[in-house]
Amino acid sequence: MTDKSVKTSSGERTEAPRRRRRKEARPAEIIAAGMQEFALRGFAGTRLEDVARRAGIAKGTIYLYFEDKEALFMAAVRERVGPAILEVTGFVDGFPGPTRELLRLVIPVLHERLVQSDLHTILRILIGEGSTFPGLTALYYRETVLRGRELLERIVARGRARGEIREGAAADLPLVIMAPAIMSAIWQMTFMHEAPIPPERFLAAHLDLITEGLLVPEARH
Amino acid sequence: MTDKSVKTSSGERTEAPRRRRRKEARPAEIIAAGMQEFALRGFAGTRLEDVARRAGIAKGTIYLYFEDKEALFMAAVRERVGPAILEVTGFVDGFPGPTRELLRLVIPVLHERLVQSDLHTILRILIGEGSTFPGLTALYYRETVLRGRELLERIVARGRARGEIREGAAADLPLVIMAPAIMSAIWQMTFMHEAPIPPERFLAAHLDLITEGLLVPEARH
DNA sequence: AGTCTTAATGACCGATAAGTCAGTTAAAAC
DNA sequence: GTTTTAACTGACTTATCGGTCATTAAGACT
Repeated sequence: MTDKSVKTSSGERTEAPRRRRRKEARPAEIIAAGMQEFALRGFAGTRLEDVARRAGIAKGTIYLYFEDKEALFMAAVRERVGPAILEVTGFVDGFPGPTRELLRLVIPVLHERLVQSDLHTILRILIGEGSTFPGLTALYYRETVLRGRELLERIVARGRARGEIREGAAADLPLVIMAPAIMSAIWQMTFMHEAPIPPERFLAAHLDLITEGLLVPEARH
Repeated sequence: MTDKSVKTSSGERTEAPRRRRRKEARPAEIIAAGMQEFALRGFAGTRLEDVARRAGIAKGTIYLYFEDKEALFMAAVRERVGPAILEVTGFVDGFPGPTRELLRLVIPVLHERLVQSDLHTILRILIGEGSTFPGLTALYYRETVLRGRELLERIVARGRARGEIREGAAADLPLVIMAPAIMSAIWQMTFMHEAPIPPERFLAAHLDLITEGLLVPEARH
């Protein structure tokens, strides 16, 4: 209606149409817009009206590509989990040096992956709203947490074989190596306004604690 | 209506009334019921209908005691934060022995406080839905996190004065001592169905890592 | 027993947001 | 150029749930 009246009144033929068909690009755009809203408001708090506006489309368009709100969220999750850890695994397998250096290289990457990617948004929604999505926790665990776990176990096994890892309850649960990074992520997400602590401080403390706490004395410096 | 008809038709006088006035006990009962629902479903996912049913009252009764849903939640939070850490602080101030022993006594308590009390429910909601409650993050930080922080700083300062704490980035951020406990709490809340890891394993790894990683060598055994 | 106060009830209201779908129109097909 | 297809739109429908309030009735008092 408005488009027609503009055409008939001004006679311009070069005006861009009010809508464009961009079927191939749409899903990714919607997912990206959705991810931003989910990051701000969590799953339940996100309105599809806002996702649509952010993506520059009408709300009904979302349903051309995703069955419902949850399907959009799951699609966004599937797109983002997975690759984050795999690259690091390859690096670890090819690393020739001492465990201490390996940890000092890997831990910063894990921090970055957790704090700066969408992974922390997903983790946040998982923690807060995971019971709403029966399959999501399993997916996230399988694609992200388990891989991280296996990576850490690989590092510890390697270090044990080289005589660089101290035996003890910490080496028996390599997962705990990640604890300061998890804490950092949660701190940034939740408490940084109350008490800003830069991620770099967490990282420095993390490296210090793990290299001192996990390695045999001869392998610490 | 039904109550009346029962009375007039059967003539029984011993039947319990359909409702009881219990004004003094109600707020606590409603809070307890609310806390259970919040634990299961988070804030947004909790329906006051379910809280009321759990408390054995009508939904409208909740509004006799709490202005709205958020007021109920905040009341529940206020009741539960605060005391959790104070007792531990007193214990630390009076402890005469080495820092290693002190850590081995305090850390298990902090785990328990976090994992088994309602604190982890509140933390969970904070992480997932904290932006819904402008004042809640501040309250939780002030009443719980900050106290825990100060406690850890006190332990580290004490240990430094006794020459038992190793200098380094970890000692400069005592907060990070808590990281494995936070991780344990999140694991129990979020991933225990995918991969059960008992809290005791986290605790053992925690103790091992911190005593090895934070203390000077002479103070480790 | 009757009266009064007020705790408690549950049917109802209205705001909200997910989902629907008839209508519009861009772009492909002919 | 015309016709057909389907991407897109946005007003509308519907279900949900927080909050409301007229009514009921418990319990204290006389």
